[in-house]
Amino acid sequence: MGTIYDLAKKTGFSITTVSKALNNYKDVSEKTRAKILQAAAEMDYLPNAHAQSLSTKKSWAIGVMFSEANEVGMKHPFFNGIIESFRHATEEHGYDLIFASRNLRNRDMSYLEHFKHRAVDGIVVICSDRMDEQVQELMQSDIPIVVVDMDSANCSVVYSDNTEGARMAVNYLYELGHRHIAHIAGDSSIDAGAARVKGYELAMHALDLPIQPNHLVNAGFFSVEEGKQAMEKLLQLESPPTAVFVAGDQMAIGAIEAVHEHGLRVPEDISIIGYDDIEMIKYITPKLTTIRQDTDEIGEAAAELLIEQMTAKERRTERRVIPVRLIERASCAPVKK
Amino acid sequence: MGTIYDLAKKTGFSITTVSKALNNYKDVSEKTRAKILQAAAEMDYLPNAHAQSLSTKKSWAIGVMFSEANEVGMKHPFFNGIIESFRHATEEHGYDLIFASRNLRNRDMSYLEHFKHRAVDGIVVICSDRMDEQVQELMQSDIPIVVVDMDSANCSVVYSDNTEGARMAVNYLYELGHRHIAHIAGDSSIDAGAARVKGYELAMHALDLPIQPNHLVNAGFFSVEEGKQAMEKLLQLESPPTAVFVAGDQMAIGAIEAVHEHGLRVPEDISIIGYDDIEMIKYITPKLTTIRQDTDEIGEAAAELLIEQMTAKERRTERRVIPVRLIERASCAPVKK
DNA sequence: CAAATTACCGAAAGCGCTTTCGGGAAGAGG
DNA sequence: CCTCTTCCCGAAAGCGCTTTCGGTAATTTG
Repeated sequence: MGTIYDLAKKTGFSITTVSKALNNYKDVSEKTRAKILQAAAEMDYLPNAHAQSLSTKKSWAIGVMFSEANEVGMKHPFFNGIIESFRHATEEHGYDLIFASRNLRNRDMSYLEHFKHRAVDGIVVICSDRMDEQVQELMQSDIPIVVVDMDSANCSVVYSDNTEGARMAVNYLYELGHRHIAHIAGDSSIDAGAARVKGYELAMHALDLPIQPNHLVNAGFFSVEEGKQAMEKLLQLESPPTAVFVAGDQMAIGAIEAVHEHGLRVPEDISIIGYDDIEMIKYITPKLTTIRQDTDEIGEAAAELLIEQMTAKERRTERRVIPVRLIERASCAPVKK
Repeated sequence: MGTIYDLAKKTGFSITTVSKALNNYKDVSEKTRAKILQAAAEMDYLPNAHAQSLSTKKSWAIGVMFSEANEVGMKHPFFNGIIESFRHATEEHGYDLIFASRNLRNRDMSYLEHFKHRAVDGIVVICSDRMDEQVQELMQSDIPIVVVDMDSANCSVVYSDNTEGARMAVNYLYELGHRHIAHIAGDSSIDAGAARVKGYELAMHALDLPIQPNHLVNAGFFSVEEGKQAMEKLLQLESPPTAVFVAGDQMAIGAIEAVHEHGLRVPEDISIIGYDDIEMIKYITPKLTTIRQDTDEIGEAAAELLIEQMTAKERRTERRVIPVRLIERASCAPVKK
């Protein structure tokens, strides 16, 4: 491959001139630039990124901290859509993504430390656990950062309009004639969970519908199993709801399972609406009606907010709320008389 | 954060000694090492990875080339399990993963070029398209590499035992009494697709079952839609099969849809067995019986093969075939009399 | 034609770290 | 007491690149 020195020797110019030619400085004549570029092509020269970063203090790398909960990582059916879109968006600007290990040659260190070590230009955190110490540490650092699916006053964030989404879900069920609408909620320690609860409450209130305390059940951390258990609680009630808004698609899948196991049908006996619009719900029975979060747009927005900071080389804090939309499929029906 | 120079100044030793203390050289006394380490902790010093790489010619980074087909990327339901496991395994050895863009400051370049530019220690390619030029280029380079889900004579590879898996599927259906077993296949340009066809043929032959030509249908590139279309062809036949082995779970989902749309039932009217065991098939109706590929083990094996090469700093070529296993669920039943 | 620009190029320092090699001090051996 | 090791430490070169600052040669200006 060769270095800039080889190129200098080969062309007879100094390394200074070579470097300048390569970087489009204007104080090098067209003729010599051409020679140098051609020589570079011939020996297929590539600049060494480490040397460049060392000297320019810019690494063209973005550190990503990804949800570690439940060992899912990149298998997370919602987050992986976001990171994919984020990747595309940043790629176009020439940035690479680096997934850091928290292990530096046997000494373990935090994400922040690792990112500093790698001298990334910015950080994206896609993770819903705001209590995570590592996340906190990242948010308090002075490296450009964007946080997805979480709110925060002192760094740039992007998330979808969760309260509005919850509202849409409730209103939709209302229009189908439902008056006993339950909510299987995500834990309030997670922003998205809390916001959807709030949206549910607001909507119910606006519709003048009372919220029965046992119709609002916390199902924890969005897993299928937790959704199933929550639904079982609802089904055991004396006056079970006729419809339920579930705060996540995976939980909704569990909920449907529970309904089926009780010998009831969705949506004939009970309507269910989910949240997220993950891939698989198009293939379950019945196809799940849900509130879609636009992962593409979330990823792009996150990229935009981060790139802005990285080029300005300063931390900023902007909030971007992405609209959601109801996807009507087959898991909701008009209430039975 | 500070550099090694600051540490030297602070402790009064030379940068040489500081560096040695940090790197556990034995020609520095315990006393001075302790002083230096403490000072480092106080100013929470972190070595600059770029400087280190520049000087040691080791970057502790692995370049990953991920399937780009169909714009799925990290959303790929099978590959993302592999990369996740690979990530865990390499992390423990101190390596970071870097997802390279093919765009270097507006000049676009190949993956190989980008990886050379970044001076990665090794490369993992998780991609099933062996005809991809970029993949070819990577395989021919001299950087340590491991390829997943593809075979090759001149670089380390890991994939699951596809022919054996196909065989297991066919035998299973046979034991259920089926004699008219069709195969919805993946394209032969993809190794996994070809191997499964081969396994299907071998098994049929061993069982003395004739293969009706129109019972072997190429469904292309493993999508739901293609699986659906393939199944429709089978259903239109004069003598449709009683069971079908589908080369991928997503295609199997499509196949089931087709069956349902024809007013038939799975498995009562027709048995279907898939391949992969992706997450979602536990939640569809009926739950899909399938051949499970062990993504955890594939990822770990890939990590192992790559790390070996990287520490030896030389390319090697080893093949690792991971066993598969039949997961019995609800989409297959004994043949109707 | 002298003076003032302009165009082009290179020396050198610096980015933060590793590693070879040599040298002084202290201890061991005779 | 002298020599030979052993133990610690530091000078310096090098990794590959960028960028400032001058300096010459060519060109323009009056």
